[in-house]
Amino acid sequence: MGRSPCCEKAHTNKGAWTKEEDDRLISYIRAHGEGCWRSLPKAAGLLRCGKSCRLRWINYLRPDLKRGNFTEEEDELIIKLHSLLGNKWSLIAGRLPGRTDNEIKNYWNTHIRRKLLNRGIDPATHRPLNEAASAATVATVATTTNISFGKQEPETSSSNGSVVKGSIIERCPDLNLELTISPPRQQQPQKNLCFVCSLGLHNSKDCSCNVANAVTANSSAPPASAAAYDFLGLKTNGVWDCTSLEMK
DNA sequence: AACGCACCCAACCGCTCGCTG
DNA sequence: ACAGCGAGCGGTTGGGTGCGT
Repeated sequence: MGRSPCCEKAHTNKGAWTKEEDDRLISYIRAHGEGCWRSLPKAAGLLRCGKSCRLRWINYLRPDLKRGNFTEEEDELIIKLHSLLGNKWSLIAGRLPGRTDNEIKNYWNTHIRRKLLNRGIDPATHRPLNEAASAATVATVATTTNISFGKQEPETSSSNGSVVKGSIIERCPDLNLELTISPPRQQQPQKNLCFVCSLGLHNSKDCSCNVANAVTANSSAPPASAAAYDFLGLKTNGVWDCTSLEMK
């Protein structure tokens, strides 16, 4: 069938953005907000493809971007998320505030891949490079972080249409990653969780934000705010709801 | 100083998805 | 049900930079 080009390529700039173009894009989005990228370049007086504008804004100009090096915690979280989600960079980025999918993708390809290879782990499969040790699982990754997850009983049947749990559980037997399809959840006020709590380890002695107390104090009837955070920091009622993998 | 190489990362490209008429 | 379109995603590319020789 073929698609019409997203813009008039003959009259668009390509390559690196100039300061002036950045300023135009920033001021336009400040005034009008994001959206309708196709018409934005013309409206903003930019000789750029809408796609290019979107990418520039999302990956470089957004005010909430966290510039600078990745922390060790971010490293490990990326590794862990990648072992579960694969190359779903946007989903991974959704769990790393201030980071973009492109940034994480680049960081993965340049730093983390090598880091895993140095650890003897295949970055693609998260299994030991020496497949003779294939009985060992992705848990290998967890052990490198000195974080242990509470054993949660994975369900063996999928009566509610949950998806792809099996393979993940096989690779991460100590994780409860049941996926369900459900209506969008209501946004809960976000607490400032320490990294340990963001991994769902509220009872850990390493918790520095005292969420653990709030959670355990009312353990007989878990309050909404204590409705368990899975290890990805996703709020959950014991099931992993992929709708909460909020996109950028 | 000059050159070559490796690395990094911003940007591009092509595809898929989801919405709309 | 289908086609067209815009938005978004992931893979790839290429220019810039740093480092070693």
